[in-house]
Amino acid sequence: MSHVTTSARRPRSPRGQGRRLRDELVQAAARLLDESGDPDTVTVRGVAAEVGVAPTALYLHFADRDELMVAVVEERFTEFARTIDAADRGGDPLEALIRRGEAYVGFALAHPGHYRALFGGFDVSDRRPDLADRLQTAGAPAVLALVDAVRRAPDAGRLGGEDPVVVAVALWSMVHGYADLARRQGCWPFMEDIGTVLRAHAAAFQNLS
Amino acid sequence: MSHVTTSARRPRSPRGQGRRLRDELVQAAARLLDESGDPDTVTVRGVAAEVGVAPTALYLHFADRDELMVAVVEERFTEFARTIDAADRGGDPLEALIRRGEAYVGFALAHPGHYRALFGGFDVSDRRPDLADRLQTAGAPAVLALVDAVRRAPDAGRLGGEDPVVVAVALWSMVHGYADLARRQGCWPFMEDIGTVLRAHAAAFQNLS
DNA sequence: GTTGTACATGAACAGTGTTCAGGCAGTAGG
DNA sequence: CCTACTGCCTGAACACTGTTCATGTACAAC
Repeated sequence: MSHVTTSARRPRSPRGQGRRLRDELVQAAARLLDESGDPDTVTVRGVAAEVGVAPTALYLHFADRDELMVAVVEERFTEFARTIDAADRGGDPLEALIRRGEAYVGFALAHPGHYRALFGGFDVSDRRPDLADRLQTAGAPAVLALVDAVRRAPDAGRLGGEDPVVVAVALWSMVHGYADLARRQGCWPFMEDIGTVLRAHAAAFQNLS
Repeated sequence: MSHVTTSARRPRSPRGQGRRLRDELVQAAARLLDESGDPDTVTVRGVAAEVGVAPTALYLHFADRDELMVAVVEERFTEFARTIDAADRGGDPLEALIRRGEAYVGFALAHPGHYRALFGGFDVSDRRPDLADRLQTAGAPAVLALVDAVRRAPDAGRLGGEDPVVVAVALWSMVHGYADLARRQGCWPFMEDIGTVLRAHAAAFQNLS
């Protein structure tokens, strides 16, 4: 696949700089993930070849392929949260929520590989509670930021009973589900763009106040 | 693993009954998919062993592993649609929509393997437009039934602008996203149950009329 | 220098999807 | 009856995957 032109053999790192390889592996994995769009296609041998190192060198810094992927997720989650937050700078709180949703889906469609690694859940939960914990703590800030944005909306209380968490879960489910369904547009041709969908709901909400 | 106890070698089918093996393979694949909950773990060798046949015998009836999975999806989609429709027998249209959503998520959580095969989209779209077409035509009735249920709701027009398709996409995205996020509960502990989420939205909708 | 160890490699194992040549058995034509 | 055909199925093998183990290499300290 993609015939990764086994880049020139990387020069050996000096004594204390072993962690450099770790970073290069994470970056290479993230790059391949972004190119392919499918976490399953980013392979140990592919990542190693991209860095210019033997496949086994990966196991000096990661116990598993899973652990490498979790490292990638931890790194990409910060950029994901930054992208969402950048779309929500003040203004009408309800409109800000919509812009957050558009940015959310925009990220998911622009970087499907990264998004699927973040929220696609490559089933690491079984037998690896440590990795599941790392995934949760990595993603928590992004989720909490959404709950906060909901809480700032004046009509939040009326949008979904009393609990802003319920509203946040509803919106999160909607954008995540939309992003996941829209990924393969060929299958479901009648998907409107997410802005239309969100604005329709927002219109319903605004009629409430 | 599951150590599939290579069942006794299946007796050879008589002359014209070759299609029997095809059906047995689909059923075995569906069974393994339901047990594991992960489409990736249903393997050609595993399915063949479950039926009691050599792995290569599968290629007499399916060009790919993908084609086998599509056959499973086509079969399970009918039961999925039947489950959803069974939850929507008359009554208040809005409450019927909520019951459809609960049944949707119920199916997804009760049979995660089947659900993921149906809507998880095991990335068959590239290079195989024929399989993508079969997936779309298999799933279309279920989607159209949802659009119809939305259209029957008296306030549908006000729920999402004028287009019931927009409302359907919003609800579909929400239940699909919820089902996908709730699958790994360990990661996101604060997911309310889908009934609460849907009813919160329904309350907002009912306030409109 | 010698030695120790951090950094890295090559060969190999079990698993995956898939291909290909071959064989077995029952049925149709002579 | 008997030959030959063909539908049903198998075994060995290839390329790929994640992972382990024994090996090696080169730098840094003593």
